[in-house]
Amino acid sequence: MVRTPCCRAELGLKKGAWTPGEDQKLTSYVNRHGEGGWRTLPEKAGLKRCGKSCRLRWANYLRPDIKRGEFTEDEERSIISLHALHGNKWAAIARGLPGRTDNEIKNYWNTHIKKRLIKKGVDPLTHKSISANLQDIPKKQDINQTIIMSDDGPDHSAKVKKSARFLNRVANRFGKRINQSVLSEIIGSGGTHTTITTSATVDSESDKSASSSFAPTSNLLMTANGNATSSPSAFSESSINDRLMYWDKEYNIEFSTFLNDEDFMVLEESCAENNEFMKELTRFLQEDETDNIEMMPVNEHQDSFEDIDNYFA
DNA sequence: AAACTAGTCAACCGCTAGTCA
DNA sequence: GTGACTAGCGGTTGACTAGTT
Repeated sequence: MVRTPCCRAELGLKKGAWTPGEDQKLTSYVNRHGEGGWRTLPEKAGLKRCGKSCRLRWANYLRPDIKRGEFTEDEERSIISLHALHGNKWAAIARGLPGRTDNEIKNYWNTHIKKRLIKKGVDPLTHKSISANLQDIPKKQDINQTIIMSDDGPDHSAKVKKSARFLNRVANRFGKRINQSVLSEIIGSGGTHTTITTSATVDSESDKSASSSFAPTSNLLMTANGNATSSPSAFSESSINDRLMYWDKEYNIEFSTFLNDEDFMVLEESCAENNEFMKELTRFLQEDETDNIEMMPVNEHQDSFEDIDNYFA
């Protein structure tokens, strides 16, 4: 199917900034006939604009219920908390702020809030603090597997590399399918002496998109701060709270089920999918056992697979 | 005063989902 | 089931402005 372009230059349609006269025509037409029928509206209203342009002008500027001017502190707080919940879903955020448009909020986020959060040491994508390690992310040619270690010697280094390789496999396999922060939290932290930064190969395109998008990527970064319990758990009343799904006994690396409130919301939206994800992750871990990494699959652990199913059901 | 730079934001573009004939 | 069309969304662009050199 070949789609006819919305705004064809050869039709003499105007682009760029709207004049007061055009605004007047559009406003009076919509006031008389109501919103909708944007495709035919320009002709009926006597405008040399495409319908899409008219809809946008109305929605973002001319609508009478639009609140203009500076964002208040309350509004800013709302944007931040809604962004933590929805990510870059500007329309969803705008629904929580009457009188503000998605475009306005998006611009305000990109020009004000984002910078302020970075200044405060908060990652605007994940809303978590930016650790010193993350500020020092290696160049892409070096990040396929990078291990930042404490001075525990070469033996420990080799052990950690094995686990990092495993984590890297998980990242490669699952990173594109679920929210990155969710995946990071599911897999959890490393041992108390080890900080692992592991990633799937990142090409230039995903580099670019990662800078402006909350979308899941195959680039998984895990920082082991040895303080997994600092993550607020949305499952505090759950009987399986604080349990470990996997435990790399030899290297004392834990793969935990800690989730924070935001992640819980994400999971809540797609429980079935995540249930499947957990099953697949378990199979994947079992396969990995053949690589001599001592893992305890969930169905052999004291936490039964059923528990995990119930968890996400 | 002129040139340059950085910030802001309205508008555009490409894409997708939903609806209807 | 298919194609045409509409509405809406998120990312990007570019014109404008203010500040700096």
